[in-house]
Amino acid sequence: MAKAPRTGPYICGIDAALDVVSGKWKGLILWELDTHRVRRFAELRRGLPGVSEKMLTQHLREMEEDGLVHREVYAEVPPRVEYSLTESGRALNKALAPLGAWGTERIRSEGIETVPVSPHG
Amino acid sequence: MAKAPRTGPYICGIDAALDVVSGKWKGLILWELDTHRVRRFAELRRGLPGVSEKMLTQHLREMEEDGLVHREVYAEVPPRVEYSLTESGRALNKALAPLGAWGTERIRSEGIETVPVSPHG
DNA sequence: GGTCCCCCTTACGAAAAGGTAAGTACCGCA
DNA sequence: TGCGGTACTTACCTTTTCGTAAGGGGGACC
Repeated sequence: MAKAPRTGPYICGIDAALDVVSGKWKGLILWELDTHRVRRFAELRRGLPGVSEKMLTQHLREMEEDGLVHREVYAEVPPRVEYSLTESGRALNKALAPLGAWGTERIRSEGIETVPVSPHG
Repeated sequence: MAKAPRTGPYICGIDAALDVVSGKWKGLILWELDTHRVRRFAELRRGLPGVSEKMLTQHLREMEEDGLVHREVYAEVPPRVEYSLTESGRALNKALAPLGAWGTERIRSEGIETVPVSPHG
């Protein structure tokens, strides 16, 4: 339950960046938040097929501590919490784009199975 | 000991790419092989401070199965094994470059600890 | 003869990551 | 009264990952 904001020490930038995005759902969370700008907890949940509530909160908290995600709580009833990307999170997503393209090409050329759930497959 | 060449199913390209690079040393291995073109086992070992032989072979085998790394064995005594990147591995490394820049900037601005070991910090 | 180097492999165990299931507190709807 | 929806938290367990230690089958060096 990594609570310290990333300990390091790191050897190079890739090292540091991978540390921040590794986590079963973090790439997808970044993607969801980037395409939708703002998402509520249950929306993210529905957007990530198979994620448990525990993992989603856990990952969101870590990403908040890492300064990637902004969490806005509205004191309403029923509760409303909105998640969005910070400046740093958006920059990370831009940096992730070529990697995504590489992965897409790999999926295509290798004929790897995909899960056609979100519209941005 | 992931032996199947990546099961998937994946939701998007980032998902697939992160699956291939996640592993404690894979980012560094990619980096080492990219900067040096060709490296022997013991050279890689010395280049990755703290890696165990087991983890290094394990990661190299997985990356070989994933088509990122080429392994050339010379039937000599003492044995000589040379590792290099495949076309796909080089493409991955190119795709990783912006991520590395993001991480470097993050390290710089956050004042995160680093390990100054390799000359390409 | 002893020790080092090469490139691994295997067995064992700890630690981290992830999954399951239930509980919390409050509200709207029928 | 009971169910569903909101956004979690907690406890417990399994799976995966990582590390440690040892061995192995040859040379080469001293």
